[in-house]
Amino acid sequence: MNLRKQKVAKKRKEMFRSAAKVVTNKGYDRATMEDIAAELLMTKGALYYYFDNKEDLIFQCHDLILSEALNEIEEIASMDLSPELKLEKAIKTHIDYAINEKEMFNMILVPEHTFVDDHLKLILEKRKRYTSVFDRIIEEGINKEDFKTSDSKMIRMIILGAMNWIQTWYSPRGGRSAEEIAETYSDLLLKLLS
Amino acid sequence: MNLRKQKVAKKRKEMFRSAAKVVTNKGYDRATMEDIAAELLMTKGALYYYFDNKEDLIFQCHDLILSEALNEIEEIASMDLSPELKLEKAIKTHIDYAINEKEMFNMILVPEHTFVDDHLKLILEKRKRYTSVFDRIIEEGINKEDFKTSDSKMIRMIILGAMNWIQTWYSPRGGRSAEEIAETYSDLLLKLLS
Amino acid sequence: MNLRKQKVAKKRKEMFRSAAKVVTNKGYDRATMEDIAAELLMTKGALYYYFDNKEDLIFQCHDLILSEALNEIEEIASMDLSPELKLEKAIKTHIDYAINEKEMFNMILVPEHTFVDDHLKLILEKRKRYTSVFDRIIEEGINKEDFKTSDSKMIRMIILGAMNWIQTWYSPRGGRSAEEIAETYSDLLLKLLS
Amino acid sequence: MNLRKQKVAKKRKEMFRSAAKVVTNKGYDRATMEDIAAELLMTKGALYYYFDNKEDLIFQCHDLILSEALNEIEEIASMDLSPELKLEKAIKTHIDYAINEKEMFNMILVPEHTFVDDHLKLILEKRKRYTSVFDRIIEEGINKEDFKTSDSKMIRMIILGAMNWIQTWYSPRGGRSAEEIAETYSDLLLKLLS
DNA sequence: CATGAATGAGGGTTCATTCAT
DNA sequence: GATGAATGAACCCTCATTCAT
Repeated sequence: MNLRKQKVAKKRKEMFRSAAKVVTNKGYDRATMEDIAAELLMTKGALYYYFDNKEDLIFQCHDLILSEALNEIEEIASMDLSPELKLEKAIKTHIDYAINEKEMFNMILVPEHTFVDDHLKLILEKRKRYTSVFDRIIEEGINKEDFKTSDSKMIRMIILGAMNWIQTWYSPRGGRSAEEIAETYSDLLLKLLS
Repeated sequence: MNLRKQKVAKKRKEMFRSAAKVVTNKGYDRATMEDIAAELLMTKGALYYYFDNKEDLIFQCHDLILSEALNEIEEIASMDLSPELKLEKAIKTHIDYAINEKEMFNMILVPEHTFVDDHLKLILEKRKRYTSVFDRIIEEGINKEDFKTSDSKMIRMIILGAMNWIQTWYSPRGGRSAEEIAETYSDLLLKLLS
Repeated sequence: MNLRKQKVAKKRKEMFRSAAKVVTNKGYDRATMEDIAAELLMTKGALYYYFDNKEDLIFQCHDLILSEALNEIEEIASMDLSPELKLEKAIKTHIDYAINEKEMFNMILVPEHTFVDDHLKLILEKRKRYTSVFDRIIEEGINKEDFKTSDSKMIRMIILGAMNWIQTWYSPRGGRSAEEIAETYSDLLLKLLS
Repeated sequence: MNLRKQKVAKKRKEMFRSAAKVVTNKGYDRATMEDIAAELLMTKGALYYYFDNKEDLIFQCHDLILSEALNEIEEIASMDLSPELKLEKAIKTHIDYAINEKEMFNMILVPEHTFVDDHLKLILEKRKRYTSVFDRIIEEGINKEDFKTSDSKMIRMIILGAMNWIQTWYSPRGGRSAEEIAETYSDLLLKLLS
């Protein structure tokens, strides 16, 4: 049934969100399957119908958000825009995730403390693909002489570091909206390339 | 005995280092007291001779490195230098910690996942003092019209975020020395203020 | 399910009995959760499905037997009987518990060695209610001039002390049945009031 | 050295008293060697110079008080007095211990929760000797037809139970002095034999 | 599909005991 | 004689996981 599959897919997304919420609040190890189930008004046992085990649940969760973000960022990279505009768009998209998907985003920041072996490897590869998109955009700008820098990796790491830090201090009740922050950051960070 | 006290103090530092190492590698929750003890060629029980419990051990560890860094950074802020030079020095010092005290540094990045209640409060207060030193230097530069920016907090957060991210990618076997990185970062980050 | 609840209630009673047995034999501190679980042919972990922790298990156990005995004794006090007959009945009931619920009874004798704070307070309050029933009966007898004594509290404490000591020496293989003992005790103890 | 031995003996008595104090307050299992040492302003290790181990310490403590009480009670039994006066004296002596050596006394009430095997056997034998002194006095009274009862054991157990219960409620800040209590108890308990 | 119940492995912590100094 | 330090066994408790119903 297509309808059924859609329903299941929707349910899984709900589960991801709840899982992310709990994991972000408590950390992976302190978040129990019971906590996650309770957030979903389910019993612990029911989760095992949908997922093999805790790591599997969180891994899929992790993978989903990463894949989504990767898609968006790759789409931006392939647009017919100037490197500067691409980078601006990429920065704003990243910050949008950092703020508006705070829970998911927060959860994936340090995968080394959650996963080992294969899962970790898969996650790290996808992250590498993600960061390499930024590298490509920056190098494109360097080639076109839009950007002036001798060290694209360093710049990329500054940019990502600065953005990933946002979720440690951002609060919706703070004085700045997500858009303002994205605007300010992209303005400032692009300065690094001029 | 003063000699005895010195010995104990030295031993405690060793313990801090080992604890930080294990916690950084595995995360607070996965690092067992046994792991930490093994790293020190001790038994688990011996740790409890020196510390009340796991949280106490890690908290003291946490507090030590934070206090040290705070002292250094405050000393820089009180020097008789131009804001630009102060900021440069502060950035280089911070990066020096991030790289050369990687284990300690890494451990303290997200205290929310380790501590709760009083310990967390104490840590967060000290962190606030740390970040406010950066704010002061930046504002000093703005007042002297050495720096051009309308939003010192934002700049500070970009700077700290960029620096704190270093430990996620730095490796001593990478192509760049700690000094090079510090140099590059301070050059680039100061651009944000020009 | 009402049926399920009944089952659970029954199981809990079983657990109380086993817990009391082990605690009486070994004392609270030496009785391990594993001991109690083994007595029930369960694993340790299963106990934690029903009770929050060891103290909780023993407290509930404690509270149950105390409440039951209190109910019986209060019922006797409210009967339409002479104080003498009431006291006789109360004594016999108490001794019946002391002997036939030896394990439960024994466990609750010195709550100070088991509980602290709130739990202890609750237990002590209920015990006070229990002893005050005896006081009421005795005072009723004094008022009706059935009993001759100037110090009802002292009498009550002698009576309770004498009865509570039974479980230190009673053995089902001894020469006296529970009924004989109860008979003898009530005869003798009532002498104190004549 | 006789002087030295005396000193040591005195020290040991001090230790017994401290140990009894701690054990009475916390119970045998909750009283740690450290607690006892702290009470004596010693370190834990030093206790092991005087005693083989915890059980040994408490056993000796136990044995001392029991032997003392036994001596006193046996002396009374061998006096040239009427059984009635002997029993009165014995009761008063026992109550004096119960109240004025509350800590020691309390500790020895339920040896089954402290000792096992040989130590327990020794204690129980000495207790048997103690109770048999009461039996002897009562039987003497029966033979001389001073006392009227058919069941001396039962009487003895009532008497001892009543007296041993005193320490659960006695407080120096209560309204009755030790002497008053002893007086009242001996009056009342002797009634059981008339 | 979902639940209640149970398991078992593992971690934090305590503490009697030992021992070099 | 005494101390600081260390050990190791045992205990309470948690929780991912399983499974009968």
